[in-house]
Amino acid sequence: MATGRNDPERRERIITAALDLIAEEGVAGTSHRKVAARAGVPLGSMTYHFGGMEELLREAFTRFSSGIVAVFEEHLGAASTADEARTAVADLVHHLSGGNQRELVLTHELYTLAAREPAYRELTREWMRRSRVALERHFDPATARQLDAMIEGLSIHRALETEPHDRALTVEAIARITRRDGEGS
Amino acid sequence: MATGRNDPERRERIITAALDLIAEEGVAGTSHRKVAARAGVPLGSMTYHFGGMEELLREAFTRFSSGIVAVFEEHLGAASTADEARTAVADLVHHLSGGNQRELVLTHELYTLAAREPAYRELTREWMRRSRVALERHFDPATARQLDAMIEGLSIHRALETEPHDRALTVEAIARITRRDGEGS
DNA sequence: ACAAGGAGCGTACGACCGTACGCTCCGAGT
DNA sequence: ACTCGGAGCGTACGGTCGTACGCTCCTTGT
Repeated sequence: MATGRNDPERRERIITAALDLIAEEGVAGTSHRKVAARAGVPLGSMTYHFGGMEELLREAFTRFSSGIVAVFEEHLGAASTADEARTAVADLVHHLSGGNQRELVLTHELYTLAAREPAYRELTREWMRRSRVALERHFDPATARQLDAMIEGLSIHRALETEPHDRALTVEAIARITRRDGEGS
Repeated sequence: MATGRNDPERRERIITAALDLIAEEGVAGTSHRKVAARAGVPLGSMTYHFGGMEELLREAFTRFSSGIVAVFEEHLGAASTADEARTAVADLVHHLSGGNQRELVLTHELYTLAAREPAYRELTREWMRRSRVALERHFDPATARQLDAMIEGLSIHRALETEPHDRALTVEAIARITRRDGEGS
């Protein structure tokens, strides 16, 4: 009944290394060996700590999506009025679509997996669910849903554009989605 | 100077097979051998017709994105008023996020590649550019840009949701983005 | 002090990969 | 009729992959 010595640290390091590698080379280019090398652990550790490649990927993306959602909730949680929430949303869009290659790439990798495999779709659903809950603190459910989609679309398009649209356009789109009928600009 | 006998057919079949395979198993699970088997061509054909895996992928996604944009332009081209355009956009969103697993998966695979490699980003940029041009026949540039992003977000979220939102929500989001200040519902 | 058992790893195996390369054989030029 | 060049393919090579499995050595209980 020996208890493992440095279990948690090892596992965490492996997951971090996996995410870094996926961000750089994609799920397609990720292998046990490369992850092990990057994490500085022996190859044997891979199959010891994780049931297989799939389990490693699932854990890695679980941690990734949790982290993203946490940032989202944190930003939105700090807002106490609808207007502050709108500003927070704009910040989020520009944060996600900024120079930050890593998060962008990982998000797409996750969506790609989710599009094909139900196990990963569960992750994205939880992500969306929590985003919407956070938005519903400031907006009605239908608006929250539309705004969540708008955030997604703006982030993706902005990240892929040659010359990213400026903040004014983001702010205007958010305003249009969230303003009530009859409110002028 | 023998002229090739059945060149074009072969190449096309290979590209089609590659797209089908990518849709099913992902770029990660795609190999020359599997594509060849599915296309019913010998393995040697792969390196003969294409300079390598990368060239095959690039051609496959070029054809895919062209096809998607064509559908987009066609739907929108048929609209002659802004209201018809709004309806066409709603149709598009529900078409893209419908049961159609194939297009959804391929789109995400392409975005994933685009997020990492400039060569593929060129494809998505051209896609976005043409979409916006099509939208600008009915809306001003800023609105077109926002609407394009909205379409993206709505399609993605709708496809990933457990119970996809109904058409009313899509229509409302489109209305909010495209209505002018002061227009009530 | 000693036994023992499990945490953790080194290594080897079989499968699959991309690609290079030499052969075949058909069509055209004479 | 005969040559010949290139389109097109079969095959084999070197490399990488995931994973199973047996060994080591530390920790704990006595």
